[in-house]
Amino acid sequence: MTTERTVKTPTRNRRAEILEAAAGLFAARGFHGVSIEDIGAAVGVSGPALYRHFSGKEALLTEMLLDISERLREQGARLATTADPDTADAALDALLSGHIEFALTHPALIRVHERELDNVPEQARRAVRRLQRLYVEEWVTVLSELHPACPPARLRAATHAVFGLLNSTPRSAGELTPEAMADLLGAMARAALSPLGVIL
Amino acid sequence: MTTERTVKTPTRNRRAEILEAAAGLFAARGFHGVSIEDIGAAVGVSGPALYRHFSGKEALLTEMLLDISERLREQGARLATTADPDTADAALDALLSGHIEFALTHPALIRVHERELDNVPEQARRAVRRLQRLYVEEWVTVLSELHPACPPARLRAATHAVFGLLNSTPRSAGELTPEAMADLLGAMARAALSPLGVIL
DNA sequence: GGAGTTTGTTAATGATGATTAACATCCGAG
DNA sequence: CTCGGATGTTAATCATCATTAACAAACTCC
Repeated sequence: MTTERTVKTPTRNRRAEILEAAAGLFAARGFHGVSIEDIGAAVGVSGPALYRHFSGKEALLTEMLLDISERLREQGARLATTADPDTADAALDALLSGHIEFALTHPALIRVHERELDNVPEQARRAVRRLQRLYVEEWVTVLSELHPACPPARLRAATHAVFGLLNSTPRSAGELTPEAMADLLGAMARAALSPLGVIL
Repeated sequence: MTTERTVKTPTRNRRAEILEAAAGLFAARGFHGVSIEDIGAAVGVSGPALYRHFSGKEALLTEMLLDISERLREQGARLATTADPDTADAALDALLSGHIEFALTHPALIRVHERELDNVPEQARRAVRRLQRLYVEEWVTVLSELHPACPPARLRAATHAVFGLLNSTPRSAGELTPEAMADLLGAMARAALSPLGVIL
């Protein structure tokens, strides 16, 4: 019965609404192709109202990218936790399904994450890159258990290639059902990683 | 010994220079992130000089995208000309090597091609999309000979996924030599396409 | 050796757009 | 009530461009 919160909920909602709308717009037209007005309009308020929630347009993008990279990294760390070679295969499956699920559920976020890193201020860019690197390293760790003979540089390049494959979702949207697409991407990605054991 | 050309060469060179410089800048910072001044500076002339060669910034991007799509489509048509199922496998190899060669040689063009279609005026956008579609269809035709049981929608999605894999080049630059990267991408892409025969 | 075309240059011009100011509303707490 | 904070609104600011004007050098061809 003492004084409690009722205040913060609306703010949180607005912020989330704005981030979501902005993600869609950034994905469709690119960071510089979207104005503050556009974003405001997309959530039904107009223009400078955004400054009540974010310190600026760059800050908005920064938060978006940090959130995406952090979610992927967290998910990666959670799913890859399998220092056991016996289950490395299961860990890879988990990483794959997790990434596919994310990509199919949030195509706009994937697109923004791939395209807009350059528009973020230096310091945050480093943070995002660090999170991305950590996520990649989760994959590389699992892959190196499956393919001990393969040099890490090759595993890293292969991981990026698989991300490119999985992240193609936003470009080939619509033709297949999400389930069919998930199956297809999973099968292709697994197959794509199999030749890693082959000697150069 | 009669009057001949000496006029057009410099113009052509300038245009090409500008297109190349602009491609690099667009790839690095995005269409809206690059100013006419930037592009001019990159070729050693300043600003509005570009209007002697292009009618505007959009026209420049338009020409760039049309050129890329047309080169890919032409290359696709040339390499896939193999209505013969016996050699469909060779045709796929040719398409793969051709695309990989292009992606490794022109990472900036690949990046621009993937990112900036939205910034082109409607009419040209349709033309670019048409060329892209034709290129994809070359792949789908070859793939459908290799996997007759696979529905076209699935083949199209798979093609986009392979493009995503191959076009990951600009993101994972540096770690591997171009040859090693080409081999890796080729092996991964071929493997990725093999599960297409599998029933759903 | 000079008229005309090609390329450039440096000042406008005009929009667009991010950010800030100044001024309302709404709502919960005391 | 009514004060204060949270949210919005609209009307400045202030920059940053793309694009155009007006003017110059260079080079071609006669």
